[in-house]
Amino acid sequence: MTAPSPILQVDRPQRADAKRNYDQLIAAADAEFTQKGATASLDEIAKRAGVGIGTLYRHFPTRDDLIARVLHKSTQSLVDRGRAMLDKPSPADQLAKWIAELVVYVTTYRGLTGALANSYVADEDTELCQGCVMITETGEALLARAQREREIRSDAAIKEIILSAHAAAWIAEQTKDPAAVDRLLGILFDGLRVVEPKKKRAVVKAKKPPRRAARR
Amino acid sequence: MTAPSPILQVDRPQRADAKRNYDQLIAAADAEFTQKGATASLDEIAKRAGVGIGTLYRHFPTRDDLIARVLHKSTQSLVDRGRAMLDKPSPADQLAKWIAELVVYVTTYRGLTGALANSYVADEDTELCQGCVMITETGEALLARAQREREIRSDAAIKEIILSAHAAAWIAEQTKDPAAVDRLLGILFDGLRVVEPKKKRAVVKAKKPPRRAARR
DNA sequence: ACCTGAACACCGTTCAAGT
DNA sequence: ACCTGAACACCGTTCAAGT
Repeated sequence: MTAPSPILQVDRPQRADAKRNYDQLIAAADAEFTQKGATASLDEIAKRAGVGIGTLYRHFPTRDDLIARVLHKSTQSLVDRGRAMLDKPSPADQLAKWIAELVVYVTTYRGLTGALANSYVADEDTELCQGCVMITETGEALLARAQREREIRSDAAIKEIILSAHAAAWIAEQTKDPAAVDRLLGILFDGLRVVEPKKKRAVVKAKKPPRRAARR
Repeated sequence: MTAPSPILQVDRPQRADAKRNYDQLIAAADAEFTQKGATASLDEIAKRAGVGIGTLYRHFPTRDDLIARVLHKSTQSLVDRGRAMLDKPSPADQLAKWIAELVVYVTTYRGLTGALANSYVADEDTELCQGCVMITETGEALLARAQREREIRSDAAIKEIILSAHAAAWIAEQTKDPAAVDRLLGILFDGLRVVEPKKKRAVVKAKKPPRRAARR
């Protein structure tokens, strides 16, 4: 399942001046997003890039497109690191660690969580969605392994976990309290981990015995 | 701790026409928020109320003020119901039930979670903050009781729990999936409940007898 | 006291005109 | 092919002028 890495296709413009504008727009957007957050003025971005506003719209029809391209490398990196974790021991810890990295990712710019969570569910054919799909698949692989090893509750779904991470990041943003993320993720994973190898929290008849249970 | 009920003071205008405008603005805002969400155009609200935009600003200097007044009854009701729950059995269940009602409250209008979570942390002297403080105190009382009865982890903080509820509501909004709230709150409370009365989940050398729980 | 709405500043988006 | 920026539509906020 560990496919070759660069999957996100980016079709760049051909003409030299167009390509230059394109690159400058991305650089300007990155700077502007960093300063003003993900809702920074597009006009300002165009100005900073030394380009007409129409050119911005030509290259990036929607704000999400621009965000997606600016995040492109980070997205790829996050996915790659997640895949690498599939080979490391302690599946549940790896998942938790990757989720923590996901939180850093969605916190790159202020207000980014909103844009990402929106596109996460939009299911349209946007650039941003493409990234979300890859991230979801990576998380799914990590989760499935942790569930196979009986470390994470079998009824947990990757979508919920990822959205919870978004939520934790969103809260940290709103409250300006960076430590909130850790506390919230801590609670989340306390809820997700399998506590007892045999007994479940509710009355559940024991089916197959777990093959290699971490004896507390 | 169960204080007499109406605490939120609302100073209404005196003159007859002013009072009429005030009431019409609230009614218009309620309608408009319901239709367009909490970021509805203030201009539109003034128009619907048959009032100049300046009048709206006179009565409600900020959008949050308007929101607070529109929510006023619901806020009071939520607080009252929470206080009533203090006398009912099963503290943890009562807390969970109240949190579920909190989620309904913060979902009254689309986009409301953002406004509320912001003011939740703003700590300014706005109307909206006043409501948040009351809600926080109510939740605190419910949580303290559940902790006293050893039903909820002693290291849980009301702020995190309430913000998690906000987050769950926010996610349900973003994903347009109402069922997400229940699943997320389910995970949250699984993480919050005390699993074992004596033994804790992690390996912790018993220094003092376990009055306070260790994290992780 | 209170209301009105024109005026200002800002933003997103489109599109005719240019090279 | 691609770029430009004026033009349009919209929104929030203020304030001089009115009653």
